[in-house]
Amino acid sequence: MSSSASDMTGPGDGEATPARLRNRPTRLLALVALHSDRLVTEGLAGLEARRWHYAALASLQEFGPASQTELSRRTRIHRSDLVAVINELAERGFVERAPDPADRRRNVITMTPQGRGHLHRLDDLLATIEDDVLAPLAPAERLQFTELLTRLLDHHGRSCFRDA
Amino acid sequence: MSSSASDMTGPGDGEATPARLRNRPTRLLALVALHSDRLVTEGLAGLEARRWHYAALASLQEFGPASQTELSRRTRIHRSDLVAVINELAERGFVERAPDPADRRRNVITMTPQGRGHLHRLDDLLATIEDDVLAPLAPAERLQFTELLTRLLDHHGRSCFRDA
DNA sequence: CCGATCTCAGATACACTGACATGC
DNA sequence: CGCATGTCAGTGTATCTGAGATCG
Repeated sequence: MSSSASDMTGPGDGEATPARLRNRPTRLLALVALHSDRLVTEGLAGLEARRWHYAALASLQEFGPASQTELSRRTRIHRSDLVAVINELAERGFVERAPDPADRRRNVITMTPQGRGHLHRLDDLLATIEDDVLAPLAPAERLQFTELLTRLLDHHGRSCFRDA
Repeated sequence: MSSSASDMTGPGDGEATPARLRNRPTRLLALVALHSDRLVTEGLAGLEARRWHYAALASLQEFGPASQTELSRRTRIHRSDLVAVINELAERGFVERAPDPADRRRNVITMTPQGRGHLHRLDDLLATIEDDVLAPLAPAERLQFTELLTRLLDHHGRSCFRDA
């Protein structure tokens, strides 16, 4: 890249000038995530869903019914925002919101069979999108990429919020 | 958690139920990037800067003066948003915005010496933050992580926008 | 008149904050 | 009373769209 470091009129400067924008991991991460998020958001929009819908439904299937606070903890969706998400999912019959008899402050959110069907469609769609996002990586590299991301998330996840 | 896979009332269901939320690369990517972005944004705020400020200044140093459209192309900052970024940087004397004599539709954005100083501070700060973000990874893993991200960005970058 | 450039206003999604009512 | 829960309203950020103005 850097041909002659003595060119003071051009882009170069006195010090070592690495290609910052292309090598900063935080920036690479932001750009790749942006692109990935865009594909996911667009794909989900085709099924009139959003990322939060998927997170809520997937969490319900994995860990079963939960109160909204519990769901919020599991999905990283803020309590406030979860309200609207549950509203939208309940309106379409994908989840049921019922008061908890044991603690009437709480609602118990339960996924319906229609919700399972919807989640299944979302899962298929996301698998396709994932395949597109990771297209340039070989299978072993995809695994390693995922593993590295998991390690990063685990490390930082424990410091700011609880496990997902 | 999942004790017996034959429990139909709990989280399990008929099909294979991998831990979707924890294994979807797109979600891992989004969460890790969210955390990274948060650290970067908070760090930069301490110097009254934003990520776009850094991107604009770094691009100016790497590739030299440019019109706003050209800068927009290089930094991925939308033309509309770049206006405010340049306003803020120019207000503090970090860049100069001058009409291009050759084409008076354009402005030529040039980094000032103060801009270089500011960029240098931002660079130091970002190096520290990067080190924090990648803390759980060994040096070789950091390189590989960056390399994988670069490959992903290159692959998708060519399809939607030009090289940075 | 068409097109590129810059600028501004608005829209959307995500994430967070604060306040409030209710029930434990 | 304090505390947890769900709800609502509002803030801020990042990104994109669309319209207008100017210049080539």
